[in-house]
Amino acid sequence: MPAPTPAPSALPAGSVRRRAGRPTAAILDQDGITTAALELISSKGYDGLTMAALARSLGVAPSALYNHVASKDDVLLLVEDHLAAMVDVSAFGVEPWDAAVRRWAWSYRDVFSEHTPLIPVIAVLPVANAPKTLAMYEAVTAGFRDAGFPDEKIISAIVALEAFVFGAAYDVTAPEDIFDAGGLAEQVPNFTAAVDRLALERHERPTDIAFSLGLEALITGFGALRQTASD
Amino acid sequence: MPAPTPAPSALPAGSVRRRAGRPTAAILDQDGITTAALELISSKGYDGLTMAALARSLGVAPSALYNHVASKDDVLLLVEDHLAAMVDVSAFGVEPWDAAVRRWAWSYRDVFSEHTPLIPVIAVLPVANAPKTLAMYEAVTAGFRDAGFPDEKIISAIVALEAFVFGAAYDVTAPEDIFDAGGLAEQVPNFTAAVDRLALERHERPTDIAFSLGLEALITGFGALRQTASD
DNA sequence: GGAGATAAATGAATGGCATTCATTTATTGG
DNA sequence: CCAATAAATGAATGCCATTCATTTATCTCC
Repeated sequence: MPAPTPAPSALPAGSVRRRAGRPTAAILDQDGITTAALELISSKGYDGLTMAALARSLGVAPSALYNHVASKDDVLLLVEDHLAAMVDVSAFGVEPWDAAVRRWAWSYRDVFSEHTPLIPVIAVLPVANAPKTLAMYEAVTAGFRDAGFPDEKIISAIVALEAFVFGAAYDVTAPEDIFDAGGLAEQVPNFTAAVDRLALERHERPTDIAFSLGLEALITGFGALRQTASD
Repeated sequence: MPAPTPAPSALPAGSVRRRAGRPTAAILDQDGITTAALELISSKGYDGLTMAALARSLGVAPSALYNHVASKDDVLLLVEDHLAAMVDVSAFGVEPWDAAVRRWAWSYRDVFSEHTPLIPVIAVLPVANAPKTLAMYEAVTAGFRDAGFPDEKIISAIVALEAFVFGAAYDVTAPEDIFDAGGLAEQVPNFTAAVDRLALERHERPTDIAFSLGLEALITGFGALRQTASD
């Protein structure tokens, strides 16, 4: 299956409708579908990502998509894997372990905070179906090994960090006043006091403060698992 | 609006169809909707929770639901708030802070690992609309205060813990072989080695090991924020 | 006690959704 | 060269949340 050359007319402004039957040059492939999906998401959000809209943006009938993906979830998987490649793992093997984890985790959170609807998909996704995601895990695992972590603890540590990252990605999208108790404030005095105190100190976004707090605790805690101090 | 007395016949096996118009005794209320939703979820899962199925199980037309909830998301919110009341906060103020956090976090994760489709709803949900959720926060906040945490750090610490809990709840639902790299194993040797080593030691579920690892790191790290050592 | 407002139900309708299938046409492999 | 396969169309399916007009009962206020 040769990469389809960008057909001269997949969706020309005033196009004649394509007649039924296999076209001379293939119009669709997984890369094109992924790109179109990402554009659609960024312009219309995940609500706007429908198979019909996707087909429309590719100049194709909806049913044509099913020659290249098995389902809409399959499209989400393609998008997820594309995003995994954007997560910054470049510090592993270059910077000290703690700095590398810090870079990775912040970048991971930032990438997926714009794509939280993918999280239920990723969290349960067998890595065998997502090569770029797998490559990310490989880089992180290698970084942990080089830093002296015993093999049997590495996956657990990564899973824990990832859990924190996914949860934090949701937090980024939460409305600012999520903790406003409204009329019930008097019934929850301790909570209200704490929320009020948080609201005072505001050079950083609260979501970033919480993320930093948790991440540093995890890095410190996990750092103690190393067998050598070699960086 | 008086609590509707359990009508003698909301859904009698061989019932005559109710005629249009307001019935003498109200059939629906939010509590009943919540209970029916929970039953439906536990029997058919979240895919089976549709407004039509919910109405059916309540012996009512789908449109009747909309006299009591604004939308399906509103139903999810009711379910979420019900579950929040099942999270164990009883150790706060009784046991030492670290033990209380441990109990709370494990219980929180266990409750929501069976209800991950709610996580996107909770994570972004203004607490003002969820009184039982708010009560949970109040108990946790009070526990942190009593343990000597400065007010301005409490919310951040709770948010971080919660992020970890939500992410970990997803992890519980992941398939066992999620990390099987399949045919790509040779391309990711470090990752494969670490996964293989993890697979060896198996008295506990891997998801529990990871959760414990992360939670203990967070507890230790956050414990250092306290201003006094009083428990 | 009566009237008007409000509450709670039905039933029909809407528009959108993912997905499937029969069909058509082109390419590929033996 | 022919059979199998791949890639498109277009029609159809069944489900979904939600809305609306309508009906009937209850509640509130004068």
